[in-house]
Amino acid sequence: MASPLRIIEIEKLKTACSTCSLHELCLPAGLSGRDLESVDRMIEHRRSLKRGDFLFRSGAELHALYAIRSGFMKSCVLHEDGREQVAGFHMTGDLMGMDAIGTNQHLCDVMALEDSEVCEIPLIDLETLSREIPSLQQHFHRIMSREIARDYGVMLLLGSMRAEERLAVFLLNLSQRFAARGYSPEEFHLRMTREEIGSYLGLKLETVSRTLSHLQAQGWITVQNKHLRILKIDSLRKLVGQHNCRT
Amino acid sequence: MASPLRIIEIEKLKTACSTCSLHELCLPAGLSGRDLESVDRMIEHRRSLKRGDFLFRSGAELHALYAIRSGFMKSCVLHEDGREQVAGFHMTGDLMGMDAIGTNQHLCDVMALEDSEVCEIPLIDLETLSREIPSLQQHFHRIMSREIARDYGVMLLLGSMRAEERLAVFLLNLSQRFAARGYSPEEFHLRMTREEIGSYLGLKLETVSRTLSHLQAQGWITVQNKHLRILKIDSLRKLVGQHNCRT
DNA sequence: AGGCCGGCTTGACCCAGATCAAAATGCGGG
DNA sequence: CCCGCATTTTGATCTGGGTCAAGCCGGCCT
Repeated sequence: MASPLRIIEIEKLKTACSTCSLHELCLPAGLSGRDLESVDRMIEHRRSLKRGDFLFRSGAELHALYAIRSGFMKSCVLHEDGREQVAGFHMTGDLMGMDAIGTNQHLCDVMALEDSEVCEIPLIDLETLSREIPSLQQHFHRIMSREIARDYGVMLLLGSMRAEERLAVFLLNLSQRFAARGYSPEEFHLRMTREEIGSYLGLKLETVSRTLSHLQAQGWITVQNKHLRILKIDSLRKLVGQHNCRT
Repeated sequence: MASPLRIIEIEKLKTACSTCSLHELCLPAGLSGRDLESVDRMIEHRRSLKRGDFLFRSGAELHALYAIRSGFMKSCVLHEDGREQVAGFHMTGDLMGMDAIGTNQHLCDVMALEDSEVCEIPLIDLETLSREIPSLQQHFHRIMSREIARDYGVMLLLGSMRAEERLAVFLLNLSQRFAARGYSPEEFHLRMTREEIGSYLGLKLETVSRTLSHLQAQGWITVQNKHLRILKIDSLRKLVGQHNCRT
């Protein structure tokens, strides 16, 4: 093959997990040395997405799993009649596409909410490699399991919390995830619209807006457009822990 | 070890996947011959549960995954304040406990809704064996993935469907799962209370009762206590496909 | 610099489903 | 077979959040 080697090298370097600041958060967490290099080799492509681009659409065949290297994305489940429900927001280090392994078809749309880059992880390679590297295997299982656990949390939220609690849970969750990535837990940028928040939380956008205003009136947060600051994180936490709501 | 060999043999026989009528539905689906025997050996114990018994409680350490050999169970996520949300109903062949792999702690309670038997699958052994048997590995990943996919469906239901649709989805899902197990898809026994149905669907028990009555008045189903019969499955399906509801 | 357009806020009103209440039914245990 | 309790049904009323509507804001394009 007379391919331009140097370019390939550069491409590899750019996508190398071993030089990626996320590798403790992402799939190769806990690996090092030769194992980390093996994971490196598995990731052949990186994809850049502009805001509004789809990473994949519902119904598309599963080619690979995707890890977010930078950016912010949402996934939406579609109802046949056109209704859509945001199933999750994804940030740096998150792994996406696991819902498709069962059927080999994606069952949600994933869209970039800001310019993003993702690493493509061919499922075949991941499965082969995790047969060789037990700690990779374990970690992959843990990631899938955590997705299930997260989903249970969302069910609890959608099934039995009132609007204010839902918002509080949502903000606390974002805060905690930003913190885990080294950003401020009390001040951040909401990358999604009120409508997308509402869809995720099972509320209308007007309710999201009203509820944010109300939390602000309490002095617990400030919101200005997409800029959010948490002033009293304990009050938010207390709100969530309370059973002031439909039993 | 001077252990009573014969009893162990009998025990093994009883739990053997190779003689279990479920093995096409359960974890060893698609395996045969030596591989199936390997899975057999992995399952050391079977546990019997009476109605009302817990298989495990939230917070308990993960010992094993569990496959239902017979019976019917529910899993509940708990909110710190005591609220609980039914996260799923499980029947023959279903695998449970996957939510705990991430943290090594169960995060839901699983309770038998009728006398049940489960096969214990030590996670360690499953991981070891799936390194050796690629098709087992693949199948395990597919099972976890399908759990994620199921959860997305529940989110869609909880986030954007009206009461009548939720019930219809619920009944159609049960129907389809009974059919897959060789039971009648149009006539079955509801093993859970109205309250448990309500909790799963994000509704109050009164609403469940009223909505069932209403579906009956339409002539689409009959309900008498826990005995349910679907009369017009197409009408139910149409109901679900419709967008007569909160956008 | 101005205008447009998508996103956000706020108000007024409404309704699906929650809540409260009471009666009916079924079922397990003695 | 009967008692007592849990579950279910049904009715009446209430309310959180949905719906509709109007106006506002801010960023982007020309």
